Amino acid sequence: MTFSEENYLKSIYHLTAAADSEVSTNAIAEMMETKASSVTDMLKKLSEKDLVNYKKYQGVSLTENGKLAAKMIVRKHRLWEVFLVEKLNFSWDEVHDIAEQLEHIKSEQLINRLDDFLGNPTEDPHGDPIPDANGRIVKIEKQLLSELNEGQIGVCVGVKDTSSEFLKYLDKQGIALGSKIEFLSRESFDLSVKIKVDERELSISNKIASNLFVKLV
Amino acid sequence: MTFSEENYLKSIYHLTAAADSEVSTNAIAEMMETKASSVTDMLKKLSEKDLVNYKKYQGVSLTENGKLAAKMIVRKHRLWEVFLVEKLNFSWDEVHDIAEQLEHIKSEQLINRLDDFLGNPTEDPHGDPIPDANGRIVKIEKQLLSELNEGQIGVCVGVKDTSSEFLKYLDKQGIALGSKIEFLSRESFDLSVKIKVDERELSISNKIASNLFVKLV
DNA sequence: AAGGTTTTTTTTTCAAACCTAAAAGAAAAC
DNA sequence: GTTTTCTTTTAGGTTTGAAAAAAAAACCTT
Repeated sequence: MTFSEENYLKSIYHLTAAADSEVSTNAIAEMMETKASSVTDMLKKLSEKDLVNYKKYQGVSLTENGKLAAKMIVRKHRLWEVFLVEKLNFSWDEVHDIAEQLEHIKSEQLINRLDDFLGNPTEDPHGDPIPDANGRIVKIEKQLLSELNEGQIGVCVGVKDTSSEFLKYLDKQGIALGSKIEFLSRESFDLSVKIKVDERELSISNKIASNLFVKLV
Repeated sequence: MTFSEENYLKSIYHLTAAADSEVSTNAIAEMMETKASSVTDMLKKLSEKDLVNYKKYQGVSLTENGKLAAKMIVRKHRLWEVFLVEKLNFSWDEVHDIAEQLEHIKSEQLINRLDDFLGNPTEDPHGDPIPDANGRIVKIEKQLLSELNEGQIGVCVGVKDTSSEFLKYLDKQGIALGSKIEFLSRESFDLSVKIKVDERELSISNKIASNLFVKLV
């Protein structure tokens, strides 16, 4: 499997993960920053390898094979991220590009031993779940901070946007995985939200609140 | 830099490392298992990037740039090998292929942090020296077991052949880095050598003895 | 059925790596 | 010092992988 094939699989996986529905050629093209015609080419290739269910004009979905392959790539990506953060002291905003390379290393043994070495973590540094060697994923109960009601209290368990800019912003505000966040009030004018993080009161925009996952306590 | 370019650099480095001389197109072709004409193509490319000194029909050598680049690849390869053996419990005969992939990951920060994480090792699991971040190499005093005289005693500090077959043979015979080896006698008929390894007497062929590095004690 | 959108097909392009065959150069043998 | 042999380069072509522009086809909505 080439890097490109793996990247397509990964994109299709992420696009269909939420809804488990079909995804359009255009949607893939947009995510991969390429042209729809290129996507069609690749879909044919992936279809021949029985990695996607592809019917012309109907969108695509992953086959069981494809889903498993995609999960293994995600598994590798997230395990390497844990390694980079836990063992090599990278911060959570620095690991994506390196993991993007490491996820293509081919060795099942390597990744399973890495998994054990890291203590079989179930989540990566951004709170995303890590599929196990069989592709099983333990989902955690979580919701967006923006969906809380006034007075509710949660613990930060993940981020939706994993861009370096967003993560650095969170660092600056002292918000990290595990932070206790109390939803104080919502400003109806701009939908910004007042929260209390570890005894400090903060006001954050709706955009920020819509990219933070919390678990109610 | 492409994978292929990196692999050529590495090959030229290994071919010239011992003698620090020029290396022929054919020698590279043989090592890379390709045709001489393909090598010529690549040499032109590398020459344009100022990585090799290339004059037609005269053989090639690495420029300072090229030498540094090659050393950085070797550095990565050997550091990853240490990681695989020390942290992930691979044995020394299993690590080559995986390290061959990992050596192409591009991130200086990654490799320097890995270096620190591993405690800045100076040798890989086969006893080969690991260049530091500046390309400096600490050579160790060593000689082939086959060059010893009767009665001399050494400690195994490396292997010349790093093939899986050879390494497995050594495992079977209980010979590892650090083993104390006494040169007992040489059989003139087939040049085989009687040795004593940690109290056990063994007879090994000249081929074996010519692939084991020892340091006199 | 028309018009607009999306998707696919077809044809090109591009780049990297490699190959074969033939020519050129260097080295060795005579 | 010529001839032969070996090595290396050149020239031209193939393969593979990825991508794209333009045109055609299919689909959707009204």
